[in-house]
Amino acid sequence: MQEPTFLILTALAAGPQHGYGIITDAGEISEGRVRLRTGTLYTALDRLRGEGLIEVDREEVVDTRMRRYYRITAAGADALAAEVQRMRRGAETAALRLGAAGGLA
Amino acid sequence: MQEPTFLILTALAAGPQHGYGIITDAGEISEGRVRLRTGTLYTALDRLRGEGLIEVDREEVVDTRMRRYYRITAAGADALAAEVQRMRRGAETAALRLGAAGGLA
DNA sequence: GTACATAGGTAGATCATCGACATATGTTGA
DNA sequence: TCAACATATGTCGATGATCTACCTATGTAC
Repeated sequence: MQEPTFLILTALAAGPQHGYGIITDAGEISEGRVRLRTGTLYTALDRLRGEGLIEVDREEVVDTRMRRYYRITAAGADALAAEVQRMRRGAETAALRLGAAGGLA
Repeated sequence: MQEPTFLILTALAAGPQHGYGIITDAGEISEGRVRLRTGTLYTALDRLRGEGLIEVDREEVVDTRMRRYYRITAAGADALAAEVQRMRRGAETAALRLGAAGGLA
């Protein structure tokens, strides 16, 4: 799972959101580091829908502007939880090895 | 940074290793989950060398078989440490959001 | 003598992301 | 008034990292 995908799922883990909201949320989650591109976002949303990790929650029209809300599925939450485990273990292992090498150098 | 790249840098963080050794090490680091392909490994090693994150440590000939050892550079260790921070924070944020959503459902 | 482990590598395909563009409305400021 | 920016959705072609499949070569196990 790459970072944009991770940020999209994490954004939706807090509750349903529409595309543009995901972009701003992903910026906050990554502490301003990542600005999701619309090309990345909307193709990723289609892909994740196809994989069953997210689904359309509802569609609203606010001031003539359409908003399509997405929500994370149980499968999506499982995939994200698995990714969290992978990241935690990977980070620990890498930190240990970096620390050992730095400590001996 | 994608997982194969992360595994290669983490494998080298413990000390210099040759290509085949990185493959077996990456398998252990990922707890058997990831088996690096040679196509991925050797193109990634070339790329990482070009980026200055790793460099050739030495070349040995053991029983007529060539072994090329790679080592992580200071820039590579910095990049890996930054990735570790990113993973830790990302995992925490995602876990919080998953936990909050699950707890309220 | 066949299969597997060790050791290196290339070439083409796939797939996610990126960059640029397109469309439309509301708001802010010169 | 009009230019720039925020909101909101999307497409298309290029890039880049990985994957699949293939190749060479030796040593060991069955």
